Amino acid sequence: MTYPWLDAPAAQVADTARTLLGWTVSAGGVTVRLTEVEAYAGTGEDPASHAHRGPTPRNKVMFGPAGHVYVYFVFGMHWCANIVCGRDGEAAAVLLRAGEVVDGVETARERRPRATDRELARGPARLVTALGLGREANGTSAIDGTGPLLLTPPASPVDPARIVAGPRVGVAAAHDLPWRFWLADEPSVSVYRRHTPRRRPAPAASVRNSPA
DNA sequence: TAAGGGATTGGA
DNA sequence: CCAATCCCTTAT
Repeated sequence: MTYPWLDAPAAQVADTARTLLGWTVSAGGVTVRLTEVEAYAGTGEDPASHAHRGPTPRNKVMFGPAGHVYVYFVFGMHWCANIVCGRDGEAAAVLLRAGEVVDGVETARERRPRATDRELARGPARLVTALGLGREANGTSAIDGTGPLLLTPPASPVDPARIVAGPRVGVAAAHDLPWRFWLADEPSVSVYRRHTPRRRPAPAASVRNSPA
């Protein structure tokens, strides 16, 4: 299976992200209908993108074929998943930010026991947890059935009038770029949070107390 | 080799 | 609001 719009030039990754709304992703016995996504461009085009400064061991999957899964690890504990977009060699990707669990709800509840149903996949790391994914999904295909994740077209197309755009969540750069897309009136869409700069650790006492 | 910081989340 | 927690990136 292949979807031409996934392979569209990286410059159109925002359109690709919008197209993904309403599609479902299935893994580990759970199916999620995507209600919120974010677009990230490739090298040199988007300071918030992991691929901004060129290929590295972490982001190399982004430079590979469209339709593959780019999984990354953040804050020492969370995994998040993207669908790679663009032509081969380009490095655009769409972050799967949130969705509604439409099948396998009981399995998702087991994976996130403390979550209410609307919060099972409300957030990129929550979504990955609900699907039972992790590092092993990195670099696998989401469109040919060979990997743990399978991307499937929506039963009924999304009404474009329901798509809302705004700034991406938690990014330190390119605040002004409205590359987060979500469906209006969906309870599974996550709450906007601005990037919070990390507090510096307190200076060592020996340094702080040394005479000036 | 060391240090800084992060496309987040859950709990005060 | 803040801590958790570790991997990757960048700079010595």
